[in-house]
Amino acid sequence: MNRENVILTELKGGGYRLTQARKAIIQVLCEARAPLGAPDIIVLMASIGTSVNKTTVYRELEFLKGQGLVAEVLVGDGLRRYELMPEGHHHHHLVCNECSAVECVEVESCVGEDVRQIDHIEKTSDFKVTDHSLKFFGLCARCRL
Amino acid sequence: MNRENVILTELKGGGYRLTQARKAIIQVLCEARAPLGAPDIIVLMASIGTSVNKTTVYRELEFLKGQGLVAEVLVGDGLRRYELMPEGHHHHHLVCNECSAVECVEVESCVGEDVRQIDHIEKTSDFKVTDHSLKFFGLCARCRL
DNA sequence: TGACAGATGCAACTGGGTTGCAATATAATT
DNA sequence: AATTATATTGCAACCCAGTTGCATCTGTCA
Repeated sequence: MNRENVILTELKGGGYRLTQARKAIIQVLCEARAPLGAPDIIVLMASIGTSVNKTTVYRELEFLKGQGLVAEVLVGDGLRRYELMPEGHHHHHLVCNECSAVECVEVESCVGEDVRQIDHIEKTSDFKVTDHSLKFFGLCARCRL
Repeated sequence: MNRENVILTELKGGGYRLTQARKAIIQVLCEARAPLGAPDIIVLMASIGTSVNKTTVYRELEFLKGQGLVAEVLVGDGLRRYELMPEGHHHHHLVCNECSAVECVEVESCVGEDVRQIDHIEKTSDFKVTDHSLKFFGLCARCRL
């Protein structure tokens, strides 16, 4: 069973309805190769035959995030992007300074996973670290041409 | 000579005017202990006796950023924050999930400075890395009470 | 003091995101 | 198939950070 059906089944089992909008937004997210913003999602949904109001998209994304099925990706340009919750692997993002395109990468050793350093930060800053975000900025292949 | 005067002198030398608004915004940034957003800056400027239009603040921040005197800090909540350009030391930020407060921290070894890993990323992703951003999310001291 | 160019204010606008409420559609039940 | 409960959706108005064009003002220097 593919990811899309796993998600739909999980939602149905949780007592949630499988509406047109929900199925379409999940399909769009499953087919995406990079995190998508709500405006992108609206266009993509329309392109596969399901036009929905933006409110619905925002609420659905919030819902899927709450269900732990989708992750919010904040790149800093003020647009909230979403991707399917990464399964197991810890990954980060590449953000193009020109076109804002976002790609995914995996990094060998990330400070965010170094218990000793996190511990040090928490002690010196009086801050409880629960998560981290590592992003690389630069130019994507297309914008470098 | 303190940082504030160094900046003012540098600007004057560059042929730029030392206006009330400019002096006040620089003062506010110099006195800040953490990155500030434009709305915060407007309030702080008013509190030291210089009320300015928001357009002025946005344009001034853009100007100071262009002069390399101020750095933009993107935390992901859609608000652009600004801090004096860090001198020499490479630092990162702690972002509170509750109140969005931002603090600064220094990290021992950051992937963003590991030439070997950057090289690896550029080769496997066909992306030219020019910068990076590492942020830790969690709860600040106040929100943990 | 006059004048130029840099700097500012105003007002209207953009766009992502939110909210309250009425209307609709899904899925279980009869 | 009709009924029903409520999860879900659409609409319209709204919020707020940030932007833009243009007229006006002001710091600086001659």
